[in-house]
Amino acid sequence: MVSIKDIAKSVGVSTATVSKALNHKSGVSQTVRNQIIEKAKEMGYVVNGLARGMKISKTFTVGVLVSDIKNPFFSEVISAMERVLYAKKYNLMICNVGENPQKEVEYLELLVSKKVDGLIVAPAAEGQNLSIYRNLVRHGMKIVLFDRLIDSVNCDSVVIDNRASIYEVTKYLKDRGHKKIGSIYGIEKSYTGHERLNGFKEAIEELNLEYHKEWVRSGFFREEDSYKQSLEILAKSSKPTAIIAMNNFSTLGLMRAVKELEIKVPDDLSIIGFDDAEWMKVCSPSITTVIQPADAIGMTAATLLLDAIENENIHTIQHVVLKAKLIERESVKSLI
Amino acid sequence: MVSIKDIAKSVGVSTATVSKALNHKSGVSQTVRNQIIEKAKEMGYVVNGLARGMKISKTFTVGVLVSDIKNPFFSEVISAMERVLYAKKYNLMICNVGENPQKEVEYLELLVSKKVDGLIVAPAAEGQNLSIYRNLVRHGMKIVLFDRLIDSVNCDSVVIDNRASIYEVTKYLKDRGHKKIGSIYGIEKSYTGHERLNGFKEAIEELNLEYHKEWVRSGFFREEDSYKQSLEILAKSSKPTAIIAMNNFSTLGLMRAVKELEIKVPDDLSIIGFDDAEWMKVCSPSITTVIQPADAIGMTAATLLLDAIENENIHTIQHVVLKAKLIERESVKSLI
DNA sequence: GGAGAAAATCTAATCGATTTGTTCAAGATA
DNA sequence: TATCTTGAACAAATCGATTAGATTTTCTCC
Repeated sequence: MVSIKDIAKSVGVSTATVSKALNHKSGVSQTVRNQIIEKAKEMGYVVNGLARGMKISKTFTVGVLVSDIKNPFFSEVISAMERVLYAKKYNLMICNVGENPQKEVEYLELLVSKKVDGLIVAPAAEGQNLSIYRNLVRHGMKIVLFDRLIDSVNCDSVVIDNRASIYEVTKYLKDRGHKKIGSIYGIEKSYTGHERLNGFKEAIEELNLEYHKEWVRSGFFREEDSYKQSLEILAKSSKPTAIIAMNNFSTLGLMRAVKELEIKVPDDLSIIGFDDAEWMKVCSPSITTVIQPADAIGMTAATLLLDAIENENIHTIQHVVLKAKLIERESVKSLI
Repeated sequence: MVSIKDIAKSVGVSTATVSKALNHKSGVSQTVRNQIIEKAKEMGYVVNGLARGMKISKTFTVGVLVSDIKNPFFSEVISAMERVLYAKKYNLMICNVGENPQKEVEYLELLVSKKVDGLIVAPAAEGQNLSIYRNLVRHGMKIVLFDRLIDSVNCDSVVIDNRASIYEVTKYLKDRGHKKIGSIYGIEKSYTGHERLNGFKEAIEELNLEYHKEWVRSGFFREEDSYKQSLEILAKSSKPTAIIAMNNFSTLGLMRAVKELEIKVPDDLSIIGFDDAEWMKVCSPSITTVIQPADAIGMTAATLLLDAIENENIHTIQHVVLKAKLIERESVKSLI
């Protein structure tokens, strides 16, 4: 590979001059500068990012940790981040940790060793790597948490108002005459799972709705589990009139069960989903759902991180809470 | 950050010894080795990947270029790659190039400067960066192409038999009495778009089916365009009895149009999709579709690349062609 | 023409890990 | 005891770029 040294030799100057010329820094005559740039292009020179990164302690790389790239919510968030970071010439290193804390640790270490300039993380469910995050922050690593929070880590974050939005849709159902409401919730120990479930429970209580343990089941944010739990709920003779599914996979599982049991939606059962997926507006009936502003989440997270990286001294930590939005489609029937 | 030097000083040995000890190389007594490892852990040492990468000319990083992470096909492929690469301690750098050749070039350069050990690429549609790929290969870069081919680049590749599979589904429709078949195809200039469309045309011709220009329209592999073109096709008084959509977004667009026009599937129109998405089996009617083995594609591509990287001398270039599979669901009606 | 300022260029240290070639000491052999 | 072997440990070069500080060249102006 051609290096700065080769160019220097070829043009007849020192490497210092070449470096300055190629980085558009002052202290090089116009003539020499042009010669160098010309030669560099001719020889097909590409800077060695390792050497450069080592010297200037900056890699223009950001690590992203999510639990599942296949989840359309995360792909959309990541896609938005990419847009923002690309504009500033940053690269992202994406790590898929599943819900595996051990893998999370390994990837974190890998990213640290790769000297990423910052991290954007949706921490794994159990939150047991808390001390690692705290340690990273203490050592000056720039971190933005999104989707899931860890209270005790002092860094920027972007989440939605999970609790409020589930509360709201529960009320939405009540307002339409639903009194028997069930739900397929997620991973209770995870931030989102916990918050959403709590929003639901609060609503049930405060709005004086019936609470049936059999109607409120965890699908672990997975399609298969949600499908099975949905079957359980819907097999009973005493069924809810509406079910809230608390993420996209839960919604999918619920839909599968409904289809299999040939239950008519919304006539026999009303459904509210969570997250948006393109199919939700295409299928019949289309799904009324709570949409997370995935794009905004990604952009905000990336922007916060860039700010933290590039304005190290004046950056103040922010906790952004975005609003989720209920989109009314065809899967809810008014009983009034 | 703590470096090898700090450990050396702290233990009272040279950096050479520390390096050997931490890398499990011979030439260090058991006693000293243990001391070093102990101390390293205690001081929270993490190797500096930049320095190491620079010295050993290896970064354990693979660049991945796709046109759209949000496309479930690509997320699934990437997810499979991640699984394979993670097992060997490689990281992936994912780049979203859209169908923008300029962005493709920039990202390629970025990845080169980051000294990735190899590239896995679904090249952008137009194939105009051909010479760049050829150049990279000539300079020893390990590349695996997937999804889309560039003939003249001499490197490993993984694709499916696009042409054959579309031919096959067209025949499938004919066998069920369909004579008027339309299609929402993709980007004609792209490899997949081209191959699939040609498979369709061949089938039409060889199987003596009607060919109506108005029934065969490009949706550019995008939902919105596919939706519009579907409306155009279905608005005519002389409609096809079946439509083949040639990727997941096309299928989605077609479905949207069908829903909007309140056309009954499969009674009034049969549909065959392409790619699989979880919703396709959940919606009503569920979609008969051609499934690409996304997981296998990702695993194969990653495996090929690893082989190319790790067995540089004995690796022989392979062109793998995987089979796509028609999954029969509810969206096709037999007219016989 | 020459002093002094300004601009251009160079030298050399540095980032952190790896590795080659050496030195040194302990144990083996005669 | 003298010599040889072997293993442990070290010094220093290296990867490629950046940059502070030294040096040289060019320019300005009296």
